[in-house]
Amino acid sequence: MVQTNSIIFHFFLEIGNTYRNIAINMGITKTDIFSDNQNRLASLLKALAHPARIAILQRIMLSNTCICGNLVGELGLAQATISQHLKELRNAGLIQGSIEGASICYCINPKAWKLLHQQLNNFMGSYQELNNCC
Amino acid sequence: MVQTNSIIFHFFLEIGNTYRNIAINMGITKTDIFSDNQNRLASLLKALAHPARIAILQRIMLSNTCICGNLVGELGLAQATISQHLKELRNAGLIQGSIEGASICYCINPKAWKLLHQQLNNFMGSYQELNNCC
DNA sequence: GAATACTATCGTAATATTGCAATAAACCAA
DNA sequence: TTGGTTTATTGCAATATTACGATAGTATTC
Repeated sequence: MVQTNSIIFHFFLEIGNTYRNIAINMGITKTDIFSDNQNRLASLLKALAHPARIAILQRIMLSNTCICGNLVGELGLAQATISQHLKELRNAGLIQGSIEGASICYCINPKAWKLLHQQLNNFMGSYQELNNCC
Repeated sequence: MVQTNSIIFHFFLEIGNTYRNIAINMGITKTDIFSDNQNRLASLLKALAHPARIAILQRIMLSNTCICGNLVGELGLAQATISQHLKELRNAGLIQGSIEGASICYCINPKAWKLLHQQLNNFMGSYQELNNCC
């Protein structure tokens, strides 16, 4: 068993008649041990990694303009849920919204989209098949 | 407020002196309202969407051969955690392992990788910038 | 056989995500 | 100003994910 050199804080808790090992940061992703690029790419992919958000993005791209609100009628999700997914895409920087009267229009953020496309091509393309392998 | 046409099962629970609305499928992704392609792509992206798994894949691609076990020493994660991440990549079909003596060697699954690369290019590339938009 | 190395699995703790109703906020129209 | 439309936020319930220690299983080596 190789020992890792990460620093984790633990404490011990007596429950009944046994001690239980408790790590402070359990359940939270350890971003500090990865590079900024790895964390950023993972974060953007996480924003994409939901069928509703993929459907939303496809819908925006297909219509080729801003989308104002029609989303709620088309997907089978509650308005609150769609608003939440839009918020995640907005926070990731993948879409941007502009106020249009009573409604808000969303469209792709061109810069972020191109950058992600490049990064993905770079990542996926860094594999070249060889046959000296399993 | 537009009414969605999805079917959700609810029941009401009396707690204290108030009723609380309980949805049966709370917390679970509604895959049934999306296409297979959308669900599959989301699922694959989910497998990629963690810095540790990106790091693992980069490590495999960089070395250009199978990777047997050295991963545990290099990333700052416990062995059990890395094994869990490898399992997710395996379940997604992105990597494949072969037994090599006492250790197991992992490498990219060429077919799955190429297909995902294509699908991603297709998805990301379906956006073309226009200026009649926000 | 005993000790060592490598991996997977189980159990557990904690956080994150998903989804919805209810409500609030902001705008438009009559 | 009142009512209707659209979006965001809050609060909550339930599931999913992340991480680790402990343990078990398998192969190698002595």
